[in-house]
Amino acid sequence: MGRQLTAAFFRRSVHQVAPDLIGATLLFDGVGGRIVEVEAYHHTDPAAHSYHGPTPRNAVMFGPPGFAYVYRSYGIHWCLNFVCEPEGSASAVLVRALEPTAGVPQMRRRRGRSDERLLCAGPGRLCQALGISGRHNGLALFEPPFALFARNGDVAVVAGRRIGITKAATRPWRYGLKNSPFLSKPFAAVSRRPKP
DNA sequence: TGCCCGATTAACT
DNA sequence: GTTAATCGGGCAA
Repeated sequence: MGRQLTAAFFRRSVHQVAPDLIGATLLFDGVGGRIVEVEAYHHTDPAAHSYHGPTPRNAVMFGPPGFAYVYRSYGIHWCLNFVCEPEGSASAVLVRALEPTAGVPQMRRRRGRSDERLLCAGPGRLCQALGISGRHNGLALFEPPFALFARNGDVAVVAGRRIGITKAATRPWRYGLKNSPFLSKPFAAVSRRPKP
């Protein structure tokens, strides 16, 4: 586990922050693991919540970088995002999957399921396992209960199209740790000769 | 105001 | 493969 990430890490474009998060460690109250999958949502992106302007729900996205934007998805699940630069632009990175490394028993308890591979494979499962909900919307990522640590050395990062959206779905702004068994879905194989 | 849809998941067939 | 659970935003009226 590398040095702890500060606010400066998030003062960059989502397109830089998102791939840099792969392999980093995310802990919430000491529970969490390695980030293996994220998606970038740029403010110019029709799929971004901020695209149509500020609302009470997405207000945090319009604030400073380095804070958590937590929202309810499909009326049921919670999803965790990291706000990035430039400040006020409302760009963020969605955290989609972790490889559990810390507090696994507690995560199992919260999830009510034992399959370690699925504990944090997907944005809703991840928040359930870490105990993150709307109460934590707007918290800083560089101080407790959050703690983020940079990865050590290089990792194999793959990119692909994002999941579960219909707008701008083909933009390859999903990033993952190559061949990780903890992804919410595998990345499509890179075809040297794509179909016409 | 009412209607539709979504950055999802799990339990079905 | 299909569907229910369930809430907030956007948009039309």
